[in-house]
Amino acid sequence: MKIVFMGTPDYAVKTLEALIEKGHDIAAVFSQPDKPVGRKHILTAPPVKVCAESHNIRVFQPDTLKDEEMRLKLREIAPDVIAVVAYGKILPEDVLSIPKYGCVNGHASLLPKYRGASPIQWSIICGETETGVTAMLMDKGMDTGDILKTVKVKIGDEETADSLFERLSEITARLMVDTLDALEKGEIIPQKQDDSKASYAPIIKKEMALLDFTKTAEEVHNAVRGYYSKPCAYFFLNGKRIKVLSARVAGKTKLKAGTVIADTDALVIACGDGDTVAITNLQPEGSKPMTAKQFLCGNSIKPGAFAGENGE
RNA sequence: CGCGGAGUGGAGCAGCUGGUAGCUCGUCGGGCUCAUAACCCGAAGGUCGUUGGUUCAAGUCCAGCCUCCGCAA
Repeated sequence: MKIVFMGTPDYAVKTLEALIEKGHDIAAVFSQPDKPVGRKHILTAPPVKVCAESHNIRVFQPDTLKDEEMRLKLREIAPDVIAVVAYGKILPEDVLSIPKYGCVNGHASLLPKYRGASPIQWSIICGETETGVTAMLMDKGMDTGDILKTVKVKIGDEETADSLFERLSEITARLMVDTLDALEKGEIIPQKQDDSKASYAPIIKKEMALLDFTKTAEEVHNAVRGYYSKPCAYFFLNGKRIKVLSARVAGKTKLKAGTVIADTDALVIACGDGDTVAITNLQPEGSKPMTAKQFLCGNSIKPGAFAGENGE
């Protein structure tokens, strides 16, 4: 098939590669514009662009698809299908109707659950034990299009967003290849989504990753996993921001939620349900990642220390 | 020149107003113990990132450079 691929981050690269390997005609790749990255603001090309260029595929990086120019360009290319994975831009309605088979999006959740920008993180944060990838025919709404194909995946107890990203990116690649295949053969009957079961996974903001120890230890643990490694869950201790890289649910306590206790090899914090979380790996602001034990070597925890902005 | 933190024995940190370095952990040896990640005693181990400057004297002050990190993008 003649395909236009739209995607931006690492996550989407696997799918692009799979489509190329499958022998599809990738007529063009759309990706977000290069952006300044890092402390030195080095202009960096998105991974999908890098991949496309290494395969000598032409890349477009428009600021918006709403321009007449891009629309004309797409009509001129006249793809059979537009495959979209984590592109990061809304496709205008009149673009959706350009390809013969429509626009197929690989979404990292079992739709209609977790529609939106960050389904992977939210599925973990919400404590799901199962998620998946959905191939869907894009329509005007936000991840509301008809479902083409689905793959279910178990979420491990200690799974992080990072590891789930990794796994789902490969599954998405396979799903996309299979879906396009089936679509071309006319083997798919698109299924309407049950809107009454829809839920949303809004884009993750840094402030959301501030741990709330009045929640249950389980919820805190889920947050730590779900926000890892970007933006990464954090809290404040003695006015310093501390990222929590890993934690586990620990034993019971009668201490007030947020109280910090120094264990031999973990930083234990009381939670809202009388349980505790044991932080095992962390990264204080300005420092490198370290184990809780290392942290405790250099930072003594006073009795009654509290996890909060002012350490109160 | 976006803002800020940091480079000190294997690890994490302290070292304020300058006079050759200390804490916790680890390591090694010994002891206690049925036993131990617990406890006690002892030991090893540091060119204090780098270059230059100030000074009788610098980890400690000044300037430059290198590296790492947090925030912001």
